[in-house]
Amino acid sequence: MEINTDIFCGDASDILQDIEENCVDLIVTSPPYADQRKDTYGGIPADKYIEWFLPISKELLRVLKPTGTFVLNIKERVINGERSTYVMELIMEMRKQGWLWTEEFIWHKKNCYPGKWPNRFRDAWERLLQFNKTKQFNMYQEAVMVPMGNWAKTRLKNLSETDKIRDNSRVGSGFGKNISNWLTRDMAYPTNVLHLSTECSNRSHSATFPMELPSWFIKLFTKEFDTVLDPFMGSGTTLFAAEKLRRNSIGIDILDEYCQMAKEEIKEKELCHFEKEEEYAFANK
Amino acid sequence: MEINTDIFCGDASDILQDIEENCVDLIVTSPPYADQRKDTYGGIPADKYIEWFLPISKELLRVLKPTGTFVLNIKERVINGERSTYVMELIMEMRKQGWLWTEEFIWHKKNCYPGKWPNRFRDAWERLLQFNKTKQFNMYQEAVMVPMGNWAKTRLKNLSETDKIRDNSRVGSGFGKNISNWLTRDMAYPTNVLHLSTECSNRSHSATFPMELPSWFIKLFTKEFDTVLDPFMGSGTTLFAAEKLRRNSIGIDILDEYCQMAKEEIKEKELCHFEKEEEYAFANK
DNA sequence: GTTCCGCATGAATCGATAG
DNA sequence: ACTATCGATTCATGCGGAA
Repeated sequence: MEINTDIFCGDASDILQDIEENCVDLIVTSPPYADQRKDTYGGIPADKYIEWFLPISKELLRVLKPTGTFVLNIKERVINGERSTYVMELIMEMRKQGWLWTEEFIWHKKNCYPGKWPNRFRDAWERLLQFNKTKQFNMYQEAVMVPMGNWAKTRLKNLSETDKIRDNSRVGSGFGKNISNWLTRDMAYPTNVLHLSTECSNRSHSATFPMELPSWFIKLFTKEFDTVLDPFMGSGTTLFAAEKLRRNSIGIDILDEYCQMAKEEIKEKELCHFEKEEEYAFANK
Repeated sequence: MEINTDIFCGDASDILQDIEENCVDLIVTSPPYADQRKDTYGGIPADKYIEWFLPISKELLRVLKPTGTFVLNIKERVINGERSTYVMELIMEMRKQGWLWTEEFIWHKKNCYPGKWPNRFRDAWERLLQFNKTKQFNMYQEAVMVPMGNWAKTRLKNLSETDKIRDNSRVGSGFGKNISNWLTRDMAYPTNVLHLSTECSNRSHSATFPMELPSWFIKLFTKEFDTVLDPFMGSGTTLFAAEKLRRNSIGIDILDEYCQMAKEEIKEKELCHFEKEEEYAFANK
């Protein structure tokens, strides 16, 4: 089955109107934060942010399936010595639009921006707000289970090297039978705190968030061939993650430069996947 | 110099009125969280939480010194499938009272409450809201510095084993000159994410926050002989932390049972400190 | 082929300086 | 007085070149 990756260049609130309702399974996005990204996106002032965002979130509510989820990555900055309150106000306004504020995940950034000030420490976390249209949303918790604390130590060490190699080399599940049994027994469900690094100084694609972030939510809230939407695509991290996990995706960005870049990268990745599948088929012939 | 630990039994909004203004350097507290079940003992319903808390925060604003800080540990519950908004509303109302919302620290709980739900992961974080009366508050950042990321690996490994042994064996500072130089150079300021475990097996009372939590803020926002206030003392963790760090403290709790318990424990601890100081004086005679 | 060291690079924030 | 711009400060990460 084919995976579609569609990229549209333009303003999110315009483009979204051409997308039919109830067709998206997951929205993952990181819009420009207030007063930030002035050079690329013009920078939306904090006191205008809500009126700028609400028309977009209204369209997002329309295009999302009743079983779908909206994950919004955002963080308020310091203005005049205080944390700005626009994110909290946005949550309350979105609830008035009909969104359910289901959960707030924390992205704990391992490598946050450095600096020192007399009255403040470095900011090492961002919000990942989960909104839903209904309480009956899809969630595939097993897809993001994590190894338990001593999993590697207590279990894998007992395997002989040949066992490990043999089991890992099996095709299909990616793990041999023995290990997969242990997997289910010694895997735990994660929490609502994600501990990831930002991808810094990666010349090829300078992404706002690391690929693992959208990947995690895509695995958690969608299954294969579902549709993922990112209305502020940027360099396209969400779309690459979706493509890699065999989900259809729609990306929107106002900057033509980003759209071109994303289109070319997607083409490369698709080709790369195709080649790998060829090799794979050849090797297993 | 003597350390005072005062414990008052009664309703916080009443007791606080008898405390004179501008005399507290730090307020650290974890009030009872809102509870949707109105009939449970002491539980404040979520929709009444703000009107219950605002008279207290008003008094807290009065008793706090202009250079002081208020750290509020709180987390909104899930009500009817959604995160409740009363914490956000509380922040906005407190700002109207005159509080500055300076920062939001995250307490990432290493061992959070177990459980499994079909539509939600375990909640592993709580808010630590920092409020101030003015922008010129005291902050002693050096008191809470932490070792840098790869401190042990990248620096200490370059020392010969004999160097390490010789330097470690020196009395006094605990480190030899060389290492202590590196210490200061290889310590970094922390971030606004705290990664602590909850205290699980505390004999006398239900698991609240770990001693390190109030200790961290006491070290950060006060100096010796300053005054720390906890208007919802509970079993007295904040007061013990203050006493241990040689800060005066005031505790308030509505349950006589807790007040008695805290009073006895404080007495024990003070005695213990006294004995240690005697031993110390004797040993160094 | 490793391992190691140096280096640029960030969704930052404050305080001073300039219009 | 109030707003824009700039320099200083700071640290985890991954890349590239060197040993």
